[in-house]
Amino acid sequence: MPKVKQFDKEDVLNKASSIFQTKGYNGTSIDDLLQATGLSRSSLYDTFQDKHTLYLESLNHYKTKAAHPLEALKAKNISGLKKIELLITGVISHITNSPDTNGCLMVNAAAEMSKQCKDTSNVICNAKKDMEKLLDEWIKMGQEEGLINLKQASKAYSLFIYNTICGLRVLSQSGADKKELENVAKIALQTIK
Amino acid sequence: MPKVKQFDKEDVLNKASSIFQTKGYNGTSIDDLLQATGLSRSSLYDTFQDKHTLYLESLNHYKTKAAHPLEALKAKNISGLKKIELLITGVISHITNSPDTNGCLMVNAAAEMSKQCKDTSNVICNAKKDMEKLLDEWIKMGQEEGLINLKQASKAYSLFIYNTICGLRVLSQSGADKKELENVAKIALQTIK
DNA sequence: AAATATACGGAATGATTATTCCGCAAATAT
DNA sequence: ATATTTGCGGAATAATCATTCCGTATATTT
Repeated sequence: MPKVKQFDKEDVLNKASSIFQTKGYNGTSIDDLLQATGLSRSSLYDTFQDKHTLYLESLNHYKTKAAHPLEALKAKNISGLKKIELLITGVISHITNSPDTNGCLMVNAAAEMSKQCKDTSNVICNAKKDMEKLLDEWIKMGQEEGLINLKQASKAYSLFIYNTICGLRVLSQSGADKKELENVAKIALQTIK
Repeated sequence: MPKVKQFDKEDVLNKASSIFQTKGYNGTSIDDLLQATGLSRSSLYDTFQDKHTLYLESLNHYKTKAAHPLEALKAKNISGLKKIELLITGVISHITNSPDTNGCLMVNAAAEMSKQCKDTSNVICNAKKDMEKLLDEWIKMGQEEGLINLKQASKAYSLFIYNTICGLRVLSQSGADKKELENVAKIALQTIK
């Protein structure tokens, strides 16, 4: 009976994530969101409740979307070390290929909102946990294959790699160029080899 | 002839930096600033022009203030490696000793404003350059002393350490506890030894 | 002590904010 | 074809925003 929605929710969330990433939560107005998504004011409120809810949905969507290439990496029949190398080079090329993009929504959300919004900090904490778990798998794999050293426990290395990636995001927002990012990545990888 | 200002500008900038750090630029209102600094509206505008100018002054003040312990470290008669170790443990204890504080103003500004405000990104870039320069000195020193390895050029290591520190800031905002931060720091330091 | 330059309290302004609501358009089900 | 359920354009609302301005209080200089 009803008229069907004339927009694709996933597409809207992609676009919403994108402005939130560029302008932050408090820097993004409803009008910004309407313009970027093409939605009408009514549709936005009917579909997403309010700005805060849309923000949380955007964060979760971003997290899910970011997980896709990780799933692809997971499925690939390569060493644990290679998976990590590809992950990091992927991060760097993502940063440098889209220079107008503003870092990583998750990192930006952590910086802007983690102490102000419990819901946001929960999403961020979960993203950290999930990523660490995945990295831990790959590092264990790499250690069993003899490609990653055993000087540190896999858990410690996974946190170290996660820290390096978070750093790369901030570093690029602080004016670092591709070569600099690659240098950092190289050293971090040398550390675990 | 004039009535003298009834507030200490440095004290005001300390308090302003603190709210900007907690709530971000766009999340901080003039009323927030008035309440936190105790200034009157007129005094704030007379002294600091407008919110944007006050923000930039707060960033610069924060940078200067953060430089003080670095100067102290610089003056200490200890190895380059030890200086770096103390710097990092200082960062970690600063993070964990003030749990209600929101990371680092410079990192937060990079995440929130770097792509939106040229003035802000300049301050951030300069902070990065200054820090790298200092780290480079200490690493060179450590390499000459034989306490830091020569596998990488000092410039590469200084960027790596800077990246690690930026990461620690984000990591703490993502829910990492002290032990986790210390683990990351330990691995980063192992890397350069 | 008087003159004056400045600090500052508080009201006023106008833009922008998020959100609600109304009414019409449109698509499906009978 | 008609009824009905929903989408959505746009006006309206009320709160909050940054900023300006005026008048009074006050401290210093002569």
